[in-house]
Amino acid sequence: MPELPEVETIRIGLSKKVLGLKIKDITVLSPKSFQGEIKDIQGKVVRDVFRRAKVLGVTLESDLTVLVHLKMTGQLIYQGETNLVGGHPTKDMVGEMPNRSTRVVITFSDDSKLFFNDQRRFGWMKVVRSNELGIMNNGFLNKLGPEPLDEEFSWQILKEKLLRRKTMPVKVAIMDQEIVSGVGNIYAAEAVFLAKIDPRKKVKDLTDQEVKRLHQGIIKSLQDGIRYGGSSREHYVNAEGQKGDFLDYAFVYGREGKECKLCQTKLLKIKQSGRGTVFCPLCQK
DNA sequence: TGCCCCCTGCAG
DNA sequence: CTGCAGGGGGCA
Repeated sequence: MPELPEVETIRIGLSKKVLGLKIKDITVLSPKSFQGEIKDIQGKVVRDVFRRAKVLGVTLESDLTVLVHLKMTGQLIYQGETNLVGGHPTKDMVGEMPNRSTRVVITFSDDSKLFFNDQRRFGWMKVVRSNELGIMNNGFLNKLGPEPLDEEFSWQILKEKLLRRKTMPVKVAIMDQEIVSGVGNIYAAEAVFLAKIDPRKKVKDLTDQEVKRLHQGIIKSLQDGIRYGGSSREHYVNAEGQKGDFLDYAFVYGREGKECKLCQTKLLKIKQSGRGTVFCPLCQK
């Protein structure tokens, strides 16, 4: 899925489009992808769009929130008059929608639409009461680790969280949403590269200096991800259907077999917890 | 803490 | 055909 930078980019884009719009109707094309009562949110006005970790929340009036998790292949694409040039989609937009991956369509009272596409159907939308957010999903939302781009996220907090995962390889550990939230496979690989740490190194073997570098690496990689509009390996597009450019600037992700941008050594790819990890055997110790 | 699984489609 | 893909829940 989209990781923190992609979800944040969607949040920013959606905020500019849907605040104040009233939901007219909802079409659920894949029951698995939508949990909740459609009629509960019909006629409700959108008040806010927020993000926690990789979860997006659309706050409606009357104490209702629509939570969205895009998992691996989810897309949230808004189409209204402002997205069209001369009545035709701009060149960056995905094709006609709904398409074969469209799972839910929300139509607003001005007839603009929000499409939830998700090829693999891992993602979901669910309607919850806003005042129950903290206790949803067995406490999923409040079990999440700190937001890495918040002021309060310090290297000491990262160290404290990491200590609970003694033998876990560092790159796997920072993808654990209870340690730090929002980091996924792309930015985890980039963060350990920036920190010059071998992704296989066990958490308990990290020095304070390494934790400090890791802390900075996480923040830097996520900020760059947002700056370049996210990573579009395959599916990710922003709320207007446009791809992100971060992978053009990535040091390691997707670059196995190519030269390290810093030392020209050939980058290696290994598997950790079932996920691919690319790293530089010379820069990362 | 590690493995299997959810599901779909693409590249090799 | 096999393996792989921005995630993470459930289970031993």
